[in-house]
Amino acid sequence: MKQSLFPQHDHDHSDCTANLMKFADRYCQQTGLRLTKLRRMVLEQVAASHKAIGAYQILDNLQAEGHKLAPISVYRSLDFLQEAGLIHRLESTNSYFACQRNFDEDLDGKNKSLLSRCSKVDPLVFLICEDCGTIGEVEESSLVNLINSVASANHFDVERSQLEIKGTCTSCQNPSIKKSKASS
Amino acid sequence: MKQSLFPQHDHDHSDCTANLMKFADRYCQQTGLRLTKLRRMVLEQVAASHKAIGAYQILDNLQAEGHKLAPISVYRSLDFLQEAGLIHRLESTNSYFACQRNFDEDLDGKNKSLLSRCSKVDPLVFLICEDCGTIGEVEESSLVNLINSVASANHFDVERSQLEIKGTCTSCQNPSIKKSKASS
DNA sequence: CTGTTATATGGAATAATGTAACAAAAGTTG
DNA sequence: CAACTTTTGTTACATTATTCCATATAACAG
Repeated sequence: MKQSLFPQHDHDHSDCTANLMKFADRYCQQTGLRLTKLRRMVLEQVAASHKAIGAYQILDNLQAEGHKLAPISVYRSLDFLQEAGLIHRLESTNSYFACQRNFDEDLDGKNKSLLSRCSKVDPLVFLICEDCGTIGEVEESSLVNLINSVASANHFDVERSQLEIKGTCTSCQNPSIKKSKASS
Repeated sequence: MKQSLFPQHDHDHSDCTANLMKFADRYCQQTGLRLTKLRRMVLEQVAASHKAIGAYQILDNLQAEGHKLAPISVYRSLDFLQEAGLIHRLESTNSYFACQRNFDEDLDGKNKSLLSRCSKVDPLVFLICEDCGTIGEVEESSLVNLINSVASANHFDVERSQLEIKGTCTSCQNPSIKKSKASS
């Protein structure tokens, strides 16, 4: 049984990171994508929380770890990771966060639907807490119908879409549970 | 009877501009908002087409008209216009376009629902043609249900949302009709 | 109308975000 | 190894947006 898709402040995030990295390694190996050292480091930065992180914050963090890097390198890695479907970009804040879907399920199944996930046309919904910065990601299949309906009514040929919803997450509605503020 | 909400390449845009400016004047007068000379000039730039325009393009255009302006002035006007609901911001391209809803209806009615339009919580859908840059804006009431459903399932308190759909508009699917490319 | 306050704009500098162009290094393949 | 493709490094620069402080204009009370 699953709890809310929206990550809680007090969850054990090391699991999330470990699962994501494990998945990324396997996913890239199976698809022939090259998760290089640089790309993996960038992914680790993005996966470090459920908040969105900016390219220059990633740059700063990696430089602080002693790596000599230019902005363009970070952007290139982010492009790769986004293309691979491992991370998403929040358009409204120029920042990136790790894809949160399916990891639990996929990890122990052999590789069911492994190659078909994280498609660009997935009807993704991002719930963005403006208080703590945490992001919840939901794949909402009914959104497809809505999009197709609007598009066909206007003879529009859809390539991709993104629904960003801003507001306040549960934990931030209950300030007693709150632990950390958005820091972007 | 109305044709497609998505603006066609061959429509008479002077009507759109005139209607929008007329509406803006009346709307601001009625609501007490101050549509100053600067703000009006910026709005005219944004309303000059159904494509999204960037802040620095507006700046260039106005400077070319002989106005001495700094970026910050344009941004301040854009903020005002957005707050007023007269323009929208495309998050994915850092650009702005004029709100396209309701003008025809409102202009000849006395002022029905004039003060309640362009609310931040309107379930707006933006159809963005990646070929010509034209933007179609639709208010899709069924989106409210979807958003509320996703939000309540995750105990999320919604403040506002935006759905950006990218693809190709009718005219650009029929290249024979095509007139101008996106220039952003 | 005058002084007071709030609101709007001007002006300079700079911050934050993102990319171009080309060279070097590392991986892939025959 | 040699030729090729892909990735990364390096430098410079382009684009987008904001901070800070001064000035100007509008709104309003007395």
